[in-house]
Amino acid sequence: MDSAARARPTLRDVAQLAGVSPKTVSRVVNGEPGVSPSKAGAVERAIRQLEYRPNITASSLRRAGGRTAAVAAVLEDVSNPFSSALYRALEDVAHARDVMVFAGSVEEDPARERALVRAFAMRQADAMLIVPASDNQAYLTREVTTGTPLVFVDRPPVGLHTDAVLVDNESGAADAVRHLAAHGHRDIAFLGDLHTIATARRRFQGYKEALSDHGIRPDPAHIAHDLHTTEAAEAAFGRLLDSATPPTACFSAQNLITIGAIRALRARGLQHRVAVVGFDDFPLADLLEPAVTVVSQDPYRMGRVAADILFRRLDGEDWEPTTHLVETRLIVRGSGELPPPT
Amino acid sequence: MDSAARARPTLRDVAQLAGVSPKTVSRVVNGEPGVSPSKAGAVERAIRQLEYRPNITASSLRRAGGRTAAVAAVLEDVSNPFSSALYRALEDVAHARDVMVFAGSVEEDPARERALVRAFAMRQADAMLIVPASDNQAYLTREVTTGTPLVFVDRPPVGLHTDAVLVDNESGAADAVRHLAAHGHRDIAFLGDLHTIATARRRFQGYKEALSDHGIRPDPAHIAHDLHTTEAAEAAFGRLLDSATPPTACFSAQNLITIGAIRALRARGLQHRVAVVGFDDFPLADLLEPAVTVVSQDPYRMGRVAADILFRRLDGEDWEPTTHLVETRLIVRGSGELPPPT
DNA sequence: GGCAGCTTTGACAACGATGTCAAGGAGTGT
DNA sequence: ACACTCCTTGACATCGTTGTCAAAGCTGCC
Repeated sequence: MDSAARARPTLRDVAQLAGVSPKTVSRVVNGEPGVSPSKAGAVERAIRQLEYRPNITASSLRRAGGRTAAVAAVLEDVSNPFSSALYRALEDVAHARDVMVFAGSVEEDPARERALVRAFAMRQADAMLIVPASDNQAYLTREVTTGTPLVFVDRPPVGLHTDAVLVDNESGAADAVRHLAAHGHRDIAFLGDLHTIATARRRFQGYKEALSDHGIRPDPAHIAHDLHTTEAAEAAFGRLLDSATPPTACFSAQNLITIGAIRALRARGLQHRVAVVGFDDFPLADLLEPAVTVVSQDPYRMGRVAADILFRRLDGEDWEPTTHLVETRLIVRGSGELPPPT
Repeated sequence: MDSAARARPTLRDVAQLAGVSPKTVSRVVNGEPGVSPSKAGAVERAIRQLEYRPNITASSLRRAGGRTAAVAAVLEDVSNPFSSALYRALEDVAHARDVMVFAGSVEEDPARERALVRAFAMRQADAMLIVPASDNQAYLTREVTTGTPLVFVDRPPVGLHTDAVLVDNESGAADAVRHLAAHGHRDIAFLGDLHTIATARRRFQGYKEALSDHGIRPDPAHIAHDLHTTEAAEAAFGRLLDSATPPTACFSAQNLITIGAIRALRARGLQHRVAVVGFDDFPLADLLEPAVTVVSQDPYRMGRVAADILFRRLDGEDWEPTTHLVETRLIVRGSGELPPPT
């Protein structure tokens, strides 16, 4: 074991080597004025010689406000494209200000949401971007009153008054379903995510609304909720397709679900017969055959908007917490325009 | 402005409310023995009442070794599937130990690699997982000597002796190209990533090696390097396809490049005529038509292996730094088995 | 009652850095 | 030579927490 390694040099070590006081080193490191060129030079040499790196966690302890120059992202699953686009957007904005980003995956587990938030708070994250999974965020009241900026993304906070960046799920879903209806479909299946997720419920609302606009009564046999993985969606939609009265079209309310639906169609050779519109775009949707028509929500843009809010709050701007809606957009590619069988 | 908010409660506040000394609170918080039940009860009540959360950065300052219970990931691009699978694997292992993860995207920029490493070091990350972009990591010598575990993933460190988790790029690439040759192709194009990337060079080596095994001389006109985006790959492969003597097959050495190649084929209606094998799997590769044959590298597994190494080192285990090779696997799906035109 | 031996408790310094403030020196104007 | 300013510089306390150590309190036993 040579892990009895020598310790990282501290500001004191630099001071000693340069023959000045610690405070003078601090001044040089932080670019404060009022250090003679000769001492500044000596300090800089010592810093280079020792490869000194300031300890930010220590300095943030003392600094006003205790800023740590790190923000946190509480995401659904770092490895899914929606979350990672959010992350990337936050990182891009943070990077421009030399701020680091912590992240963690919640996976629809309310307990994990709280654990992550707690862990980030204990690490003095300056701000948090949160995609919540629990049904109540009142436990974050303390963060709000201590002035830690919070921005909720994709799903609104409950029991808390903060900024949020959302998508109009209801109208986006309704657009999708109206599009199918406009192409002559009346038997439109609904494949939805966990009903514990607020956005999933809103999308279902939009679905019902659009059907009712077209005077269609939803068929309970063609509605499947609580699909949270591609596999679950594939199995569920497969059952609908194999039933005596299969739907002629399908609105799938989330991208993994859409992929599951497409797999079910492929497995039956029905991909050119049954129309599909998905909520949420996904990579390569345009390369499938037929290419997949989707309602897109641009997670990168949502992340940018959220990150901007976050940093404006960190800069001290203040305003009444607001909900920002990011537009959805129907992207017509083929799968949503297949006509019903005559 | 109500951001003159009251400050987060500290251990002192808890002590005062509970009528004990700070040290006693510290003992309760850390589950140290030797606190009378009555005082412990009072402290716990005070903690709940104030919603006290310990400040980890402060405690790690004092604690032996200065562990911060946070590790860092220096990735290529958080939002690409390869990186985010690595991230997710690290997060899964870290989560089990209540360790948080910082991450940042390097984007093949050596300066950014150094900036990120520096930033993470300044934040006292306990360990780092690194996908390097620069051609020399000697600047990390200090971290190694101070005992910060480092694990390199996907690309080996240069100028540094540390653990690494790599893929046998050369043999993986050779497998891909041999597969094409075995299906009768002799005109096999190579589409490669930035030649500054070590893995890209190795894959090119594998390509040449496999060709020479089959007695084929590489045709310089059918080799394109330095493609780093889907768009660049699409344009470059398009030019090859439009030339007087187009290749009959293509080995694309990275997943974004593969997608670019497929787009180029699609745009020309050649996707069922020209064979493609890609390095690195990607989501939906099996749903395209033809489905895409790839050499897969399982980034999640690589991340797991790297994370295990990282935490075993953090636990104090010691061994001579080792390079772990994770197997590649040829996944036959269709695009790689198209025969050359007769 | 007195003393050893245990447990419980808190005073104090320290981690690495910075805010505050006053001391010391150089320069200016009279 | 003096009073005054301005610029450098470092001593010291402090951020929130924990390691060290000794004091205080209790028990049991002679």
